[in-house]
Amino acid sequence: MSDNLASKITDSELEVMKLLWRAKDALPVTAIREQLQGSKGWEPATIKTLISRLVSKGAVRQEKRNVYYYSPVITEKEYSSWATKDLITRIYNGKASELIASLVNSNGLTQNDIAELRSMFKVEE
Amino acid sequence: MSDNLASKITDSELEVMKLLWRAKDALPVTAIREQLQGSKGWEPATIKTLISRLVSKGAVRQEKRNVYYYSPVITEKEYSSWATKDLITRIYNGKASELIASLVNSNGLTQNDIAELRSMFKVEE
DNA sequence: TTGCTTAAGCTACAATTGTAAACTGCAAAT
DNA sequence: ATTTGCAGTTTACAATTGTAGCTTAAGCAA
Repeated sequence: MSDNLASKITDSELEVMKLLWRAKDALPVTAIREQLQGSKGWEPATIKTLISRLVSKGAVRQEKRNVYYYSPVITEKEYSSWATKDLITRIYNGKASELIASLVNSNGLTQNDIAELRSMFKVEE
Repeated sequence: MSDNLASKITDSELEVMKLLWRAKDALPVTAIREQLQGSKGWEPATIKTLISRLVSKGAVRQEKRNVYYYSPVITEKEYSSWATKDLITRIYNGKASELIASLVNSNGLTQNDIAELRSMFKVEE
C-alpha cells in the first residue's frame, strides 16, 4: 500500500472504512449512514463528505447501480499492517522488537494477551 | 500521560521532541536550531514555532537562564507507549495480541524478533 | 404529472498543522 | 551611547480535517 493511500486515511474516515471492511458486499450510502448516524452521531452530510474523500483518495471504490455502492479498495489487513509499520518507523527506529519491548515494559499486555502470545510463539513451524 | 499531551504532538513537533529526548540536559534554541536546520531544512522561525507549540501543549518545559532552555516534560517511553496503545485502540480492537499477530502475518518481524519473542513468552512467571 | 424525498455534488467554515515572515526588545560589540 | 543581531512573540497563510449546509436532479408516491 503506497504512502499515498493509507497515510491519508484520517480518524473520521477510518470509521467509514471499518464499516465497509465489516460489510461483506458493497454498501449504498443509506446503509452506511444508518450505522454511523447512530454510533457516531454524524449528520448525513458529514458521512457523505467522508465517503467522497475516501473515494478521491482511492481508498474506496464506487460502482453505479440504481445508486452508488461503496466498497473498500484497500483491505483492513493492508491498512493495519501499514499503520503498524508506520508507527515502528516513526517512533521505534524501525525495529519491531522495540515496539514489543515497549508493550511488555509498559504493561500494555493483559494476562489474556500474554496467554495468546504464548501459544502463538510456542513451538510451531 | 493524558490524552491532552501526547495525542497532540504532531509529526513535525515530534522531531523536536526526539532531539530533546536525546539531549541529556535542557537546550537553548540555538542548539535545537543547529541540529534541525541541517537535518530538516527548517527555517529558524519554523523551529521556534514548533518549540512554542510544544511548550503551550505542556510537552516541553522552558527555564529562564540567560536565555530560555528547553527540556521535555513527557519522556520518550511515555510517549511511545502512549502512541502504541493509541494504535491498538484505534485499529486492533484494543487487543495488543492482534497487533502482534498482524506483525507476524505481514512479515513485519525479522527472524531475530521472532526468536526474542519466543524466549520472551516461553516459560516465565 | 407534479411535487416530495433524497442521492450526489458543491460550498462552507473553524481548528489544526506545516511552514515561515514581521516585529520587538535586550545584550553584546564597536 | 549606538548599532546590530538574535531570542522571544505575534501574525500569516495554505493545506488538511472535522463537521455540515445548500443545490440540483432524478426516482417514487399521490
